[in-house]
Formats: sequence, C-alpha cells, structure tokens
Amino acid sequence: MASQEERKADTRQRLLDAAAALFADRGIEAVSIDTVAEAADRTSGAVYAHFGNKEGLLNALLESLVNETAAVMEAELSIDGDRDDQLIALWHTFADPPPGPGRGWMLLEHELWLYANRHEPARAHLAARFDEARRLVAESMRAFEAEGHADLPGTPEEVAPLVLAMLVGLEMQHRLDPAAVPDETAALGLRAITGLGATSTRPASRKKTSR
Amino acid sequence: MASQEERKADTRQRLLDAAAALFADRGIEAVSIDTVAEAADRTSGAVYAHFGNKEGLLNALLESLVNETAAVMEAELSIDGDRDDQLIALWHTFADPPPGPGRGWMLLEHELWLYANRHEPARAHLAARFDEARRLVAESMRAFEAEGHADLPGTPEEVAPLVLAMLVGLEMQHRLDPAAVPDETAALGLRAITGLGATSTRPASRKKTSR
DNA sequence: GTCTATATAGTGATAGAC
DNA sequence: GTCTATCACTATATAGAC
Repeated sequence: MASQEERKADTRQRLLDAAAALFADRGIEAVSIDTVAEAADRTSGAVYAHFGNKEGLLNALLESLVNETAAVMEAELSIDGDRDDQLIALWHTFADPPPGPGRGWMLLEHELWLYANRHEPARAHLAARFDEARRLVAESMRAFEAEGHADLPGTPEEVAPLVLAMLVGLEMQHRLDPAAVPDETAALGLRAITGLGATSTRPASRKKTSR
Repeated sequence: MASQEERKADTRQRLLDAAAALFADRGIEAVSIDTVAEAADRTSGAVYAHFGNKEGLLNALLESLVNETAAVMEAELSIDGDRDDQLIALWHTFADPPPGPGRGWMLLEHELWLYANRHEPARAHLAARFDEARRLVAESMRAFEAEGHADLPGTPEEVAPLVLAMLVGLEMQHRLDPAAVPDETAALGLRAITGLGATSTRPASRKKTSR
C-alpha cells in the first residue's frame, strides 16, 4: 500500500511529466492547467495545491530538468570509442527524437528558453542549465585535447559555448528542413570547432564509420 | 487625402507592425486579436476582414518578413572593410538589440520558429526564410574565399548553415547570460568555421580593430 | 491532499449597421 | 472596410466537502 507521502510524491511527478509532454507538444501557453491535471489523472486542484499556479509549475519543471539534460549529454560524451563518433552521437541526440517522454525534447527546450526570457524567476534556472551543459562539454574538450585528438582554437571553456551553439543552431535548421543539414555538414562544423581530425593521430579509416 | 485603397493598405501594415511588436514582446499565444487591433488603432473586425483569423495573420506576417531579415544580413555583409570586422558586425546584429520595431527582433524569430514547427502552412514560409539567409551567407563565403581571406573547411554551401547555426546558438546563450558569450568568444567561433585569419594574407594588425 | 462546484474574466469568431 | 454588439467557449483561481 502506498503511504500518503508516497502518493503525494507520485502525484507531483505525474504532474511534472504530463506538463513536460504537453508543453513540448502544444506549447506552454496553449496548455491549460486542467489539461495538465487530466493527463496526470488528477484535477486542477492538485496542481494548485502543489505548485500554486502555472508559473510555479514552470519553475518546478525547470528545476527538475536541470540535471536531466546534463545526464544525457554526459552519457553521449563518456562512451568509449572514436572521438569523432562521439561528436556525431552527440549531434544525433539533438537532431533525432530520442526516447524521452514525447518526441519533442528540443521543442520543450525552446519553449522553456522563450519562457525564461520573459519571466525573471525562471531565467536563473535555465541559465544554470546552460552553465552545466557548457561545463560538461568543456570537460570533454579538455580530455580530447589531452589525448592529442583535438586541436582547439581556444581554451576548453571558450570552445564549450561554441559546440553548444553549433548543436542548437544546426538543430533549429534541421528541424525546419532536414535536408538543409545532413549529418556530414554537422560533422564538418563540429570538427572545425574542435579541431578534431586536424592533428590526426588516429590510425583507422574515417570516411565510413563501421559499427 | 487618402483614398480608400491607401487606407486599406495602411491598416494592413499597421496591423502587421503591431502584431510583430506584440508577438515579440509577449509571445504569440499570449496576445489576443483584440490587443493587436487596439495597438494598431483599429478593432478586431479589421483583423478578421484582412486576414480571416489569427493563423492568417501569422502567415501574412511571416511572408512579409521573408525579405526583411535577408536585407539586414546583406547590409552587414556588404560593408567594405576588414572581413574580420564584418563577421563581428554580423554577430552584433544578432546579439545586440538593433533598431528594429521593438527591441526583440530575435525573440520574434524564436516565436515564429516554434509556431512554424506546429503549424504546417507556416513552416514553408519560415523554411524559405532560412534558405534565403543561407544563400546570402554562402555568397559572402565564396567572396571571402576568392579573395584569399578565408580557408573554408568545406564548400560555401556547406559552411553557410554552420555560420548561421553559430550565430543563432550563441545568441541564445548570450541572451540568457551575456557574460557566457563575450565578443571574443563569438569571434573565435566564427573564425574557426570560416578559416578567417588562418591563411592570413592580411597585412595589418588584428588584435585591435582600428576604426 | 484531492475533488467538486463555481465565480470571474478573457478568448476567437460572427452578424449586422454604417 | 470597419465598427459595435454579442455569441459560445475556455481560462485561472477559489471555497468548501471529504
């Protein structure tokens, strides 16, 4: 049997999950609190009890996601294997719909970004998210460089925002018109920033990735 | 005196301008048709007469903006002078609030991108906009290369989406936290992609741009 | 903590006068 | 073409029962 506290925590998570999926799918403003509640098999009263109002729900959602994206990126970057493959894998995390809740992980990111730009309290949460992402990328860049696989045009901390920008910017174009950004172009861009393939201490072939 | 046709065209433009400013400032979904009409000194009836409904207004707005952004980018890229300065100028067009309607040119862009991702008819308009932007950048890249100032990592058509991605992606991070993306970092990224400064047939100094 | 019911206000859209 | 008035619908938020 579930204790009251377990039920409370469960409801909270259900509401957050439902909100994330619906916001990504239809947009934040287009989704009513009632809709979120119903998707979580609760009523609007539950939302108000937990989060006060829609803004509270948004802030809670942003906070709960701070570590999630970081985990995804870290997973991609920590895979053993060719460094070049890692960058492509990272690109696919952005470009292709990963398992996640709905198909639209990045759509939710863009929704939240826009929201944070207009609601001061949310801004700090999202800024922290981006900071964490940059920190992780910088760490990987440092590792690449130490192994002699990368030839960075600057410090890892300078290059990190560039990598993030490239991924996000290409994803935006890719989503609108996939043909405009083939995988090869993404690889070209990421290599240009990281200097990967420039030093080239790699022994094997590179045109075709066997896997 | 204004003829009826002039008044009609004037109303249409006023409505589009008001919509652009309000959508950028508060978000598309948060702005009612009544609000748009009142900001243009008209009533909601005028909006319905001109555009049918809100979706019609959005499509008309997207269409009217197709050439506008292209004009801005073309202006930045056609300025005579150091090629390095041109890239920085282009970055400032994205990072700093240019004169435009409201201060939030890029916010409107993000609103429209998100909207186009959920409304098929609008998608084509926005895709055309991006295509045009890439075409312009590719043209400049070709010129840079011909002058021996750039050392592109790929064809101009391949590099164009990379430049656009870098600009947009850095702008997103910059808007959330300006300190995270100083001008020098942006310059670093753009140079890494364009190879500008690599071939270095340039005679003058580079650390400090005299102007 | 959660639900039901309700108060209050705002939305997109239409009809008809001018 | 534009405005006024009005439609049906949906939103957020609250009060009180359980």
